[in-house]
Amino acid sequence: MLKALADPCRLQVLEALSGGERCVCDLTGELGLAQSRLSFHLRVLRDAGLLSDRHSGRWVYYRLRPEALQALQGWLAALQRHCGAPADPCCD
Amino acid sequence: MLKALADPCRLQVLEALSGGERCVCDLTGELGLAQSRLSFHLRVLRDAGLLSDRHSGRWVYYRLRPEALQALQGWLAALQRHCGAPADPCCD
DNA sequence: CTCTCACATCAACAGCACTTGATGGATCTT
DNA sequence: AAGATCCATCAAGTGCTGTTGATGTGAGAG
Repeated sequence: MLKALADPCRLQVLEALSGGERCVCDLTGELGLAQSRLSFHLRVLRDAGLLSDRHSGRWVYYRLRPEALQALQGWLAALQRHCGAPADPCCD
Repeated sequence: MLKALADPCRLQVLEALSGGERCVCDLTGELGLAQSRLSFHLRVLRDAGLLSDRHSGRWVYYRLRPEALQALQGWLAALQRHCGAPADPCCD
């Protein structure tokens, strides 16, 4: 999932979807990406659980999955919880 | 910064540091990584702003930077804020 | 049925990130 | 001063990831 986030192209997609659900042809136009390329990145994001898709006729709509984002937030919060503890003096 | 997070080896380092500050030789032992390899990943994490270091004698101590983690949390929260909006019907 | 459009997938190529082993710099010990 | 330890950096090799252009699939229009 973090690997899926680690790409500027995919970040653009997430930002675009942060405003709500969008169809692929819409994203293609807005982001100026080749169709094949966008499709590849959408798949990576979906496989990572960050996006869900909905088929309607011959169009496909994608949207963010808040559960995934919340899971990440929870993980980040846990990391911070005790990170201020001092180091045990090592190697003595 | 997200690129820095997208590596299993570096995640191990973050988890290890989530309990508090640690010195490099300590981490080397705990994670079972080659010294060169660990040093490389620590540098990536530090350059990304996720870690800060402190030199003491010939030892170096690393710790998490909560500001960086909080910034990420804020970004995730912003993404979720309006992501439930319905799609404009496109292409008609 | 046939054609077109929206999207997914494939194969080949290119580039970058990671690993490894060796070397360098700094500090401490004796 | 010499040796040892801790850590950073370098150069070379390797594998994974993203890009591109072509092809496949499924739905709608005529």
